[in-house]
Amino acid sequence: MATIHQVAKQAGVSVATVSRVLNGQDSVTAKTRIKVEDAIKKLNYEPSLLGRNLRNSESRLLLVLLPNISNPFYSEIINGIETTAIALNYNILLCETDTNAERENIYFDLVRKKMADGIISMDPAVNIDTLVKLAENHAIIQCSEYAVDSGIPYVTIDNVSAAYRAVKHLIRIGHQKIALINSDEKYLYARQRQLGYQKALEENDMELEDSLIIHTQGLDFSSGQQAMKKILMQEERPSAIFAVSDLLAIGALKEIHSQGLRVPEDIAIVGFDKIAFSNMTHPTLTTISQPMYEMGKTAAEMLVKKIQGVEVESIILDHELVIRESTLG
Amino acid sequence: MATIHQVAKQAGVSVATVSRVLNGQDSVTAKTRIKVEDAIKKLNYEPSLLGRNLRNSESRLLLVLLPNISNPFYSEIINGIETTAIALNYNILLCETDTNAERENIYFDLVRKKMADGIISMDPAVNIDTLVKLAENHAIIQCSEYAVDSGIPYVTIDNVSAAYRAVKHLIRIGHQKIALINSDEKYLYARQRQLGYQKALEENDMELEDSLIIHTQGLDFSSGQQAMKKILMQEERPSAIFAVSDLLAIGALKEIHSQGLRVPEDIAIVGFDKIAFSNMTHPTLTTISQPMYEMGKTAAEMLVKKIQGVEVESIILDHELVIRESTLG
DNA sequence: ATTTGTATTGTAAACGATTACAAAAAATAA
DNA sequence: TTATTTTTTGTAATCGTTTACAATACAAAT
Repeated sequence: MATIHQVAKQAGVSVATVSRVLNGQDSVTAKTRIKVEDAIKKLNYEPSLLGRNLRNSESRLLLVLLPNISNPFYSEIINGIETTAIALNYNILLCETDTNAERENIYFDLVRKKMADGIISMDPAVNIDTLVKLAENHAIIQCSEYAVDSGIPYVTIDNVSAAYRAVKHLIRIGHQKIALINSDEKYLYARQRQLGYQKALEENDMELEDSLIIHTQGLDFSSGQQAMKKILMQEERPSAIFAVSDLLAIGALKEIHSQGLRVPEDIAIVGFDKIAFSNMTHPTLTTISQPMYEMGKTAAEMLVKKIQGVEVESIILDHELVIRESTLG
Repeated sequence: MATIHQVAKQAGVSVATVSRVLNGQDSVTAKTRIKVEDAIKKLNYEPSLLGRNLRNSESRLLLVLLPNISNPFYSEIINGIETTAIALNYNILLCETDTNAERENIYFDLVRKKMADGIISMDPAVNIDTLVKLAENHAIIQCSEYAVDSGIPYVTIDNVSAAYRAVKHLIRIGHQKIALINSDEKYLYARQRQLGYQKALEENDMELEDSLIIHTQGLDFSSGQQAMKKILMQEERPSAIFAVSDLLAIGALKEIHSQGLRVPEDIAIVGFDKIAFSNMTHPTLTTISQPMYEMGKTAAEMLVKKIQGVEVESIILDHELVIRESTLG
């Protein structure tokens, strides 16, 4: 492995000149540039990022914090982050916390120890106090899930109005008894989406029944399935379900089918996120579409700006209601 | 941000001593150790990995190459890799190539430029020549998909016998006309699984019909859906489908339902991979289970060994046939 | 030919850690 | 006490870059 010194020697110039060629500075004569380039080729030289990064005091790595990589909701966001990062000459360090504080701390340490230049946090279960403290000295952006008063910029959608629209849609097509499958209320998005649900009901003079609101532990299929089981054990079953994530909705769908009921004839369902699967279920799932790629892209752009010392403002992106088979007729 | 020099000054010792404390060397007196630890605390010092990594000529980052993060098949493998990596004090750089050579090269550059200490390649579409050349100077392990004669160690399952078992199962429950939804034959696993399919048919004196073998472009739902559409357009339809991935199988399932047919009564289906979603379809999917977590774990362990200069042998792990509703009765 | 100004190149000091080796301090032996 | 050994600490080089500043080369002007 050649170093810049060997290249300099080979080319008969100084290391400074080699560095200049490497960084495309224009103060180098064509003749010397060629000498250097020849030497580089001859020695098969690759500049070490370890040396460069130390000198520049940067890692050009962005840390992306998320609870779980297997939740497809994040896939497209990550795609947006990664594509944008690469375009800006950064790379991303994808970090699954698994809602595990110890793991989270290992990743935070990477930032404290300069191995990452900033953080995009998408983990609803993140330790917000630690995050805020970290934000004093490091660039941080919240994506999708956020803490309002943390002072840390975020990019997200309006969860209240998104949920409102979803439930409104169910009401419009005639449903009078609508259940909510929500996740844990300790998460902001859960509270916000429940607010939207309540708002829609109240606006239409429908009664808010506690028994129609189920809170799940996790965000996976089986949580949705269990929630639906609980709902179906009640004497008078609802005619529609609003689940705060597609994964939960698909689990619910599974349980409905298992009990021999039909969707949407017996029970209609609306999900949230528009993950790829939601179009592969039978019936296909009505859902709220978040601009995931754009969220990722925006978050990455904001973070890089922040790293460069530019102040950034939080951004709220648009969402969309996608009507499909699970709420037909 | 304090440096090791400031800590040394604050503690009234030399940087060497601070470094010794940092690295837990035992040649430091309790008294000085405490002085140093106090200084560290007082200055809120965090050692810079940029400095350390340059000095140690390592990044302690493992590059994980995969075609697409949204394919859930990889989720559990990644989990295995990451958990193992962290235990060994490494972190992972998750890199989606999107089957894009340019992207791939950006990631390879990270290794060439010392920003990653090794590669776990899971990308079937990887440029194998480049990979082999890179393997001359860098630690590389292939996971799941591999090139036999590349000389690069791999960890995988026996795809031929796995496919054989899947098809054998269909034959045993009485199917005489079994279609294969395969991906592109340029991939080794595709050829291997097709081999297993053929072996099972031949062993049971069943005719190999070209029209029953469909090759798809991609590995997503819609590829499976389109493949199934082609199959159902034929005059005499098969009574069972073997798809080389659950995603394809689920797409096929979707199309079968769309045409008003039932699974498994009209057509039975077997998938491959046992992704989480395969248990959420209606009916649930019979599939081949790969030991994904263990594959990831093994690959990470092999890679770290390789980085440390230890020679490693390729490993073939066990698979399992998981019989569920889609091949019942 | 000399001066002046500009364009190009080189020297050497960073960046922040680790570590071989030397030096000092402490412990043991004589 | 002094000599010897062992333990603890310090000095300074090193990892591989970038870049301020100094030095040189070259061109234009006198």
